[in-house]
Amino acid sequence: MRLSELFFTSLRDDPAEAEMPSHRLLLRAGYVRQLGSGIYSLLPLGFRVSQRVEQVIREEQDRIGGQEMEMPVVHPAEVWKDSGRYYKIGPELVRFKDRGERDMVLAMTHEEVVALLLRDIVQSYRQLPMMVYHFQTKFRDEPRSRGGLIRVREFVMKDAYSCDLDDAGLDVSYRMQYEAYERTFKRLGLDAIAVGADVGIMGGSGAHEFMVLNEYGEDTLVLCDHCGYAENQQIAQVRKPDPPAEAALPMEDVATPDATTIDALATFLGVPSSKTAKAAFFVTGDGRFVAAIVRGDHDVNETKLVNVLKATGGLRPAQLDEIKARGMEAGYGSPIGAKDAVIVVDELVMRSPNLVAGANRVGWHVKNVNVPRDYTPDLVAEITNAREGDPCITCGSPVKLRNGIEVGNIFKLGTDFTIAFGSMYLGEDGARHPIVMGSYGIGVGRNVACIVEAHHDEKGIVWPDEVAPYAAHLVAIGAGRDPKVAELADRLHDLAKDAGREILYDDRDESPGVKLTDAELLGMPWILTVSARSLAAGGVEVTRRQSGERRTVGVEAAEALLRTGSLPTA
RNA sequence: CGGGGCGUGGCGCAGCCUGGUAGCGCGCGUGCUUUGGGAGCACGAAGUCGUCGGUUCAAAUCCGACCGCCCCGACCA
Repeated sequence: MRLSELFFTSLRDDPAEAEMPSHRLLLRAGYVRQLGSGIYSLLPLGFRVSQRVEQVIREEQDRIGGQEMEMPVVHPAEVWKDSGRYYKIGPELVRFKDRGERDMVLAMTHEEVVALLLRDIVQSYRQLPMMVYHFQTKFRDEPRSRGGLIRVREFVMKDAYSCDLDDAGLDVSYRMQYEAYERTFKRLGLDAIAVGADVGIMGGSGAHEFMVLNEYGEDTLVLCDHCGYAENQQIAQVRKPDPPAEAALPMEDVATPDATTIDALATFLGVPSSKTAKAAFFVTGDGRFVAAIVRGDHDVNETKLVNVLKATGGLRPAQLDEIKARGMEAGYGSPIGAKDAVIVVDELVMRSPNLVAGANRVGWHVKNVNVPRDYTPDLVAEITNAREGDPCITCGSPVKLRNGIEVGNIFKLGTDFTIAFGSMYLGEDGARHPIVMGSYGIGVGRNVACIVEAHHDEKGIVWPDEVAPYAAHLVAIGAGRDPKVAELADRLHDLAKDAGREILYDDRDESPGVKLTDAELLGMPWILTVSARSLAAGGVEVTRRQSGERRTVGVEAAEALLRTGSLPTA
C-alpha cells in the first residue's frame, strides 16, 4: 500500500482531548477518528488492526469448535420483554419505535436471540453440545464514555454462546473458553489475568473477567501475590479480624458539632475511625429505602449490597428529604429510631463493640452503640470493599489493589434464558430439559487500545507482529533524485505484494525526517529504509521496531524478510 | 444526572477581562532551492468565531437559553 494513496493523515501535535497513550497515538497516527462522544470511525489502518485482532479471536474460537454466524443489531422489544431484561436494564439499552410504532431495541448482547434459535432448532440431546459466536456491533448508551476506544458506546464485540446438556457440560465449555481466552490474549500481546467477577445483569452462577492492569482502568482488582488470589473488588472478600473484646457499655449522647464525615467525627472525638459506624442511604430500583451500615474504616460495596438485597434495577443514592422522611439525619445518621427502611448491617459491625453512631440529630452522635442490642438489622452480610493491605481470604498475606481494564469476560449463564424461552431438548431419558448456556465476550476495539497501551514508546506505536496492520514499513529516501532508489523500493513493494504480504510503502515526496518520524509513529514491526546511503552500504537498512536494532542487509536478505516475515539468520 | 472546563480555517492555540470589521504556529496549494531525523524563501487558498436570541451605533468579546466535546463525580452525607 502506497502511503501517498492511503486514506490517512498523521498529526504533528497531540490532540487536545486525548489523555490515554492509546487514544493519543491512535489519533495522531491516523488509525481512528472520533465522530461523537464514545463513537469512532476506524480509518483503513485502524480497520486493518481490528481485522487482525478479530482473526486471532476467530481462530481461537474455531479451535474449540465455535461456529461463526451473525445475529441482528435491531431486535423487536418483545424479545427483551420476554426475558425480563427490557425492564431490568436502564437507559443504556437504547429503545425506539419503528414506523409501525412497534417497540424496538438496539441489542447489547444476544442471549435472547440464541435462546430463541435453540428453541427453534434444537430438539434432541444428540444436537448438543454446541457453541456459536459472532462479531457484531453493539450500541450501549453508557452514561459516560471515556479514554478513547477503552470505553465507547458503539463497538464490535465477539460474543460466543455455549449450549450444553447440563451443568457438567457447561463446566467443560466454560473451561474451553477460559483456555481459548488465555491463548487469545497471549497472541494479542496482552498480559491478561482472569479474576472472579460479579454476574451482574447476566445472571447465572459464575463468571471471570480477563483484565489487563492499567492505571486508567475502571475496575479495581484485589490481588494476592502470595497465593495468586485475584478477584474484582466488586465481589472480593478479605479476612476481617475480630476487634479487641470489650464489655458493652451503655449508650451515651455526645455533642459533635459539624462532624458530618467520619474523618471529622473521629478527629473531634479522638477515636480511630474503626470505632465508628458509617451509614449510607440508597433507594433500590424496586423502591425500597436502604440504610447500609459499615464500620467507619470501611466503605460500602454496592455490588455486594445489590446482591444481598436481590435488588432489581440497582441502587441510587437517597435524597436528603428521603432520608429525613425515614427519621434519619444525613451526616448524623444511624438506624436508631429509623422507620420504613431496610437496615443492612455489615457482619463486622456485629462483632465490633461500642461504636460511635449517628444520633439522627444535627450535631449529635451516640457513643457505645452495640448491635443488635441498640437496633435490629433486617439483613446481616459482608458488604464492604476490600482495602489495600487487608489479609487475603485464602492465605492471609496482605492483598494489593490495582486498576484494570476488562478485555474479555466469560459467564456461566445456566438456564435462566432457556427456561424463559422454552428452549428444551428431549433427553436420552425421554424427558424434556432446558439447555444450559454460557456466554463469552471480547470487545475488539478495546483490545486494540489495550494493545497500544502495552506496546508503545515515546516515538509511537510498536505493534506486535500478530496484529500489525502491515508487516513492514518501507521508506524510500531521495527517490526523486536517485533512480536506483526508486527502482529498488518499487521492486521491493511489488515483491511483497506478489508474495501475499502487502507492506506499507512511503513513496511520498516528503523530507526524510517526516518519513522516518511517521514510520516510528505508525509502528510497523519492521522498518526498511532504501536510500543512496543504504545502497552504498550494501543494500537496505532494516530496523526492528520492537528492539530498535538496526543494520544494513543485502537486497536478497531484505527480499527474504518481505517474503517470509523474518530476516534470514546470518 | 451533579460539578468543573472548553467550543475561533484541517490540527494546536492567542484574541474575550477593558466591545470598534479576526490573528499566530503547524498543515494545505503553486514556484524555486533543499534532501538521512518533523527543510528554506516567495506568493497564495481557506474561518457563518458551536447555535439561537438579547443589549449596543457596533458583539468572537457583554447577557440569556440551547447544542456539542473533555475531565471529575454519580459510593457513604
